[in-house]
Amino acid sequence: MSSIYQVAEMAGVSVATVSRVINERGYVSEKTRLKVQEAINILHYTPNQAAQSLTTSSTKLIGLLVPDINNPVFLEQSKGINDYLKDKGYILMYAESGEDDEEMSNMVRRFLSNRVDGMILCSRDFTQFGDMDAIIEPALKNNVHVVLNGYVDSKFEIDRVGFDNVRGAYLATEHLLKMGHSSIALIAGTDSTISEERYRGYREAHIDNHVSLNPALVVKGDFRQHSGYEAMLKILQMNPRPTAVFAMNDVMAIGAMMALEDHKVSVPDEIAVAGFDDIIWCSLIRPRLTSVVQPKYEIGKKLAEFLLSRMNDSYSGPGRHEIFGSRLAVRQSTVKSEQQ
Amino acid sequence: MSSIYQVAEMAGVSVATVSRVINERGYVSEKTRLKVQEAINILHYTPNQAAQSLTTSSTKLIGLLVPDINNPVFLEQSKGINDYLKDKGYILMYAESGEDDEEMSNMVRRFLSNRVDGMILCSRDFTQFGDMDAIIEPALKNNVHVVLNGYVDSKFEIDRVGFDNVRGAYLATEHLLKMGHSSIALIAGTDSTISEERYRGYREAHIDNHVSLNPALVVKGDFRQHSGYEAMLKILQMNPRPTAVFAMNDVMAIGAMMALEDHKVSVPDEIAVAGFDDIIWCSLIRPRLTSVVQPKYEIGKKLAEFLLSRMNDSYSGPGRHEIFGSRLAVRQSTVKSEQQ
DNA sequence: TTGAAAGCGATACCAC
DNA sequence: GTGGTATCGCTTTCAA
Repeated sequence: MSSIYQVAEMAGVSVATVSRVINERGYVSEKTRLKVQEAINILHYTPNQAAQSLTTSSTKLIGLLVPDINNPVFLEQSKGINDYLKDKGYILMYAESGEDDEEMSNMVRRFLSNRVDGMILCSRDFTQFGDMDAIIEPALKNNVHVVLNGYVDSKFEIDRVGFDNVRGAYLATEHLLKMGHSSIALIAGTDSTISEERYRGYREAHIDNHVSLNPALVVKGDFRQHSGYEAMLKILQMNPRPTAVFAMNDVMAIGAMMALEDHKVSVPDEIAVAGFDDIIWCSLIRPRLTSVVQPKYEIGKKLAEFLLSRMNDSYSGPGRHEIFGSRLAVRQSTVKSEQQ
Repeated sequence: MSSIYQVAEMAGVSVATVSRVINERGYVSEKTRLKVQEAINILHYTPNQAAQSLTTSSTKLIGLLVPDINNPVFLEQSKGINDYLKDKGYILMYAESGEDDEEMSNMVRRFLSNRVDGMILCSRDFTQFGDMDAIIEPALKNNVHVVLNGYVDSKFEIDRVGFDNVRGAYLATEHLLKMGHSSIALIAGTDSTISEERYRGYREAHIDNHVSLNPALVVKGDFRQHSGYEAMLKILQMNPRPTAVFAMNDVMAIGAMMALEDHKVSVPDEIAVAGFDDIIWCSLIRPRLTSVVQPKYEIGKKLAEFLLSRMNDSYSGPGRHEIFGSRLAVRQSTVKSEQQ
């Protein structure tokens, strides 16, 4: 593979000049520029990224850490990130934390060792990392910018983009209450900030609508499909049986619906189901799943935007914090046919 | 970020020695090894990939090109690839060709400019690239190994892993014929090798079962969901109306099922539907979709395995060609309740 | 068993 | 405008 030296030789100039035309920096006469350009074409020359990285200490790599690759939420979000970054020449390095705090630290270290230019960390709960700042600090110190999806206290000026989980859960719960349900089971996720927030919405909707809260209706899952299935099994045992279920995310809601199907319980007639995230599966499953719409793609884009603006120094002020709003997509899983 | 020099200095040895302990190559006394190791730990040192790449001319990057990121088939396949490669320190660079031949060439070039160590190219039809060898050659010449998912003639010794599309389509068609359908519409994909093969299976099943083939029953789609929807609309207009539909992939089959739902045509009672690929959506949708099972994850793994064995020279013989076999997953979309 | 030094391919400062 | 050259962080002979 040809190097800058061969281009220089062929064009009869120095490597410095070739470098200038490649990077469109500094003065180069039109005539030499053409000569160099031609040599580049003939040799099919493309700069060696590794060599460039070494001198510029920029790799054009972005680390992206997500909790669960199998959850379509993160896929969608990644698309937003990737679409924004790829034209700018950045490439993504994917990693999965599996919601495990040790794994998270490992991956961040690995990003650092790969000398990523920046990283985007997504977590359902940053507080679990005890001292998140300790993880972030080495990155920031080495001029590796970090943006977070989710919330965490930090002494650093760090950008975050989040989603109004409280409001989202509120909307879903309120909707169920308005549909006449007064006993709404909750399939919760793992202990985490996100679960707390979604629980708060569930709780506040009850309070505002003067419906008493029953702790016995809360069943814990782990945000994955199977746990939704299991949780629903427990809910079916309850006496009296709830007439509605709100799951803290869609994949659990779908697991729950499968359990209902297996037990021949009709949705929404016997039990109404609502989820959270509005993943593509909501429209695939029958009945279609009512869900809180999270603008995943836009969140991804915003994360990328924040990061890029930090990396190219077009912004260097205090930590920004963007919260995307919620909306509920009402579908068949919560609306009885006679109510439609 | 600390460099090898700082480690060397701290440990009181030369950089060469540090390099030896990092790479576990050459002789190092246990005593010095320990000293160096300690310095590494204290400094949280990790080798700079870019610098390593520059000397070793290996980037630990693998280029992966897929036709359509939105199709779960490729997601699943990528997982197989990634799982196999990540422990070995390789990272994937994803690119999407959108089934566009120009884009494909671009991406391959970009891989080259990023000096990937190897690349995995997936396409539904390599023949469209006119001279595929012209694309592969620069890669191979620069010691960048290439493996293909799919078939193409090549003068190079190149590894490929494929799937028995003819057999798969045969199984699905045969199943529909056996279920008593004699008029089976076909939703085809874009003109491509894969479409041809799947058509051949459809055709052969008809011949072997002495059912005449009707070209009017073939409607062309583009492998994407919407085209399946549109195709089904056309099929519904046919007179007489077919009693079964075989779509060349699942996302089109699902699009077709949505059209049927919108027009209140019951599946499988009025029209039976079968797809191809066995993506996760098949079990989500109701009725569950009968589909040809393609071992996507295993195919991905095999691709990675082939590539790795070439890269580390553990294999350098003639081009290998592995074809995975088919099996049909029969589900509700093709079996009437009274037949179950 | 260890160290000195050349070289990988680019960038950027300093002369001219 | 253009060229010479130190430098980035590492690997790898070659000597010692």
